[in-house]
Amino acid sequence: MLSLFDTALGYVTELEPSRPGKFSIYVCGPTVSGDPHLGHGRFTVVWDVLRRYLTWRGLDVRFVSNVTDIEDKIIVRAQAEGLPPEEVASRYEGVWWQTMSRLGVIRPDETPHATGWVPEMVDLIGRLVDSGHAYLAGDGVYFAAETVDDYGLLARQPLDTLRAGARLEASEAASKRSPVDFVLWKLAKPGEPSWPSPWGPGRPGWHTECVVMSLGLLGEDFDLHTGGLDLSFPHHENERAQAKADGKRFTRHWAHNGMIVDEGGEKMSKSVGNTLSLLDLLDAYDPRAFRLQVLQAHYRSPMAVGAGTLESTAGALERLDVFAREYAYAYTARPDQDALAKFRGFMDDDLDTPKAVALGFDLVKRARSARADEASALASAVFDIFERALGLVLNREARAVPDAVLRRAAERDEARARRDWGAADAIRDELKAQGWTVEDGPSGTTVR
RNA sequence: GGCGGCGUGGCCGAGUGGUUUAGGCAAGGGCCUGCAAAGCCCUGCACAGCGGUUCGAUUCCGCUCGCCGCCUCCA
Repeated sequence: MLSLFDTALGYVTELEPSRPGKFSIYVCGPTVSGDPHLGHGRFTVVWDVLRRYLTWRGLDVRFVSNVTDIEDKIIVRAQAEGLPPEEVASRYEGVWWQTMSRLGVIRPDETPHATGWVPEMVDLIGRLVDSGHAYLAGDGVYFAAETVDDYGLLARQPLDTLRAGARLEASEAASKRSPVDFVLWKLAKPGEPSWPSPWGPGRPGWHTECVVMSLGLLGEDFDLHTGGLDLSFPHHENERAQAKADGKRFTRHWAHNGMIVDEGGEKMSKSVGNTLSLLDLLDAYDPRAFRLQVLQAHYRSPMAVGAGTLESTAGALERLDVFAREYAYAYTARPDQDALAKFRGFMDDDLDTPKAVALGFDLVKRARSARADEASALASAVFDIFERALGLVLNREARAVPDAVLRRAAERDEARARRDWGAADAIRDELKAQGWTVEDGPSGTTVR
């Protein structure tokens, strides 16, 4: 079975599913208050790869990822644009799924929305208040972090040092009993969207939705909860605290992906304002190059993305595409089993996609110089690994070539038959200027 | 201040106590080609610095320097 670095444990551990043959994953999804940035692109691809790989390995995977469609940033944007918050949320959710589809990220089995689970959240908050884990203060209901004995587990810091380091928003300072406490229910100010609750109309705090939705859809003791590393604290810590205070067995394992950093090595974050739009990047490069780039870095490492790195990755992708076209016939052949076993070994060891990709390139090279039967087994393994397990779909078919171009190619063949190299080269230059790569093969001129 | 991570050849980016190399991109040489393209073969005395452990360290330990993350919204 697959091993992953478990953030709660601090080391790589084997993931034993709670139910044999099945695997349940909850991924913290986006707040739909703007266009997706590179960090969103990475986390979705990373966990999409995990999902695909586990499925490829024969597990029945249930994959849930939420959409936070009510949150302060959405309200701010809605007010700025003079629109209802739900309109802003639905607009950016549309952009989100469109982007995911360009990235080749499979849609989750379930995509719960925070606004669809408010009554359940109110119930949970009520139980936490009743049991003394939460309290009503001036502007909302707060969770008392001190009431959970191992609070700080995911932060990997004891509670008192978290308390010492905590900074407070001025508005919260008056309400919180302790700086580490966090809001469960925000009472609505005039003009803000709200839902009814025993404490007055308001909206849920961010940390509650994932508790209710993950347990509600996957049940207690689900297998894996993931997200970006920056969510481990406070978001996941706070989710865990609530579940624990509510007497629930929460996720069995936690895993987090590394951050995207800019060219200076600094994390892209909203407050710094150095996030890059994923949409711009996908417009400028083949979206598969981004996926390949994500695969070539280990999921827990910080990853730098820039024009230079994507240019280079696009070149590597081209190499794979050329191979895929030449060996398309092998797509349905029986894949080389040794290669797949090796692949499985890399992936099972903390999702080592960089090694898996290196193996893929190695198989390409080996297939090219192997005997025909071996070559198709190796090529088939390449397809199996990249396409079916890692979700990097190769272009097995050449792009459509217009008749006019084909005609010129035929004329070039005639010229070459006449050994009229001047004319042949002129045609090649002409087609090249139109963006075609001209190659001479056994069957004459080909263009791509 | 507390907790943690990283520093690899022109670039991106894996990995390991010692026989032979990650991989990709770029570069150089060769084969193939009418010339190319694609492909194949070959080429880079890389592991921040200083000590220590060891028969032997890039890999383990310590220190120094540098960079970064979390403790605050964030994927």
